[in-house]
This record gives sequence, C-alpha cells and structure tokens, in this order.
Amino acid sequence: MSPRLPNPRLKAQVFAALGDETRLQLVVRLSDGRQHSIAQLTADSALTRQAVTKHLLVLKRAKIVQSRRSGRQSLFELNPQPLNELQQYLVQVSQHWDEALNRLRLFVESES
Amino acid sequence: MSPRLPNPRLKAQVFAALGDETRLQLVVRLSDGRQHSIAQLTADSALTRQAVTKHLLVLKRAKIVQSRRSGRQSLFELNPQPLNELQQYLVQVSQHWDEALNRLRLFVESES
DNA sequence: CAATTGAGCAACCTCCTGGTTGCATATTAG
DNA sequence: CTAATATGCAACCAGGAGGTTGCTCAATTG
Repeated sequence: MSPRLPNPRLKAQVFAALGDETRLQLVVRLSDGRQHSIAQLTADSALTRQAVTKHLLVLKRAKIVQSRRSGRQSLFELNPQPLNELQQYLVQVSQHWDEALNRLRLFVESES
Repeated sequence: MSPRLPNPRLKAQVFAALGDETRLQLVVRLSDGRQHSIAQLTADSALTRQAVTKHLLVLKRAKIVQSRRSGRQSLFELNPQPLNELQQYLVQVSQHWDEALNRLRLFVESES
C-alpha cells in the first residue's frame, strides 16, 4: 500500500525553490496577481537588484513564476499551478499517513 | 489587501526541509505510519547511515519527524502537522492570487 | 563472554548557494 | 542629444549542505 506519488525530484525542486525566506516573500508579493519589475521587487528588499534577480530565476526554473520583457523592464508574474500541485502532493502524503494509521489501529484491535 | 500569513521564516524552513529528494523520499517512506530505525531507512538508500542520519535531523528540526530511543536503535516517525500547515499556507497564497485577479478583472471591466 | 549490530560524534572534503561588485547595454525621459 | 533608469552578465567570495571515513560506545545475540 505505498502511495502513488509523482516524481519526487521535481517536487523537491519546487519545495526547494520555496525554501528560502526571500523567495517565499517574493511569491507572497507576487500573489497580488499583478506584474512586477525587478526594480519594484528590489525596492523594499535589503538585497541588491542582482541578488533579487537570482532568486527570481530560481522561482522561474521551478515554473512558479513567469516573466516577459516590456521595454527596458522585465515583468514577473506568479503562476499558481505548481503551488496547487504541491498542495495536492501534501494532501496525498497526509492522507496516506492517516489511512495507514487507521489500518494499524484496526490490526492492533483484532489482535487483542 | 495583503494576505494574512504566518511567519515566512518558519514556513521557509519547512519548505527547505522538504526541498531535497532524499528527505522527501524519507517522508514518503515514513508516511506508512510506522516507526523506522535509522538502519531500516538506510537499507534501501545508496547513502551511508551517517548521511541518512543528517537528513533525519534536518526533518526533526523542522518538526516533520519525531524520534525516540528504544534499546540500541532510535526510531523515527512522521508528524503530519507541519505538512498540513504547509498545505494550508499554499491554499492561502493561491486563494489570495485568485481573489486579487478577480478584483483586477472587475476593475478593468468597469473602465471600459 | 564474544561477536555483532545500531547508533553517535568528529573531522574532513567538495560543491552549490546566496550574496557582492563592476561593467556593458538598451530603453526612456528631459 | 544627454542623462537617467532597468536590466544582463561575469567574476568573485564566504559559508553552508551533503556526503564520506574512522572511531567509540551501548545493546543484543549466540
């Protein structure tokens, strides 16, 4: 009864992308549904523009974020799909744990 | 209308703990609801016992896993609570994005 | 009791991450 | 046209992550 789960490497990549405070805050920031330039996202950060850029690229590699160039600025927006998939993944693991525990409980009871 | 979200640093820590393929597989393994010794968890891994131990400690620091000593072995079991909290967190971010986008859509329509 | 097994601890190594500075380039504003 | 702005790219650096080996010790097993 092992859980039917998607490629752990890909999931781990998305988890890792969210596993940094700065990047997590960027995601929250971008959850306003709008597009933001790198300069905007850097404005209230203690980091340099280049550091923020690197973080955005990590998010982009994990497909959590998309970007397009507009004039001299490049605009980033959130893509919630990977987040939803991750959420589903966590539900599955948690459910599997729940069901397994119930089976164990039944088994113990049938022993006594 | 910024999202009401818990401490991002703590959440990032949990995400980071799951952001490694080996650790994610350990979590899946432990989602069978049973307790496993380090030796058991090492058995089907290409890594050394010491490496697996380190990964387990990372999971423990994030409270995803608990351990107790039993004789000469130390037994690890899953604690699903942080996973559930993370799941809720993702729901919130996703919802916030959704609502924000709806508001933007309404605004655009009211302009035309 | 002797041998085996399970685990902890420490030192060490390599590579990646997260950050910086510096410079070049394209676009927009005055 | 010139100045200012937004970004890209590269080199560099320190520290942490992930892994190993080696050794010791406690608990089981025969």
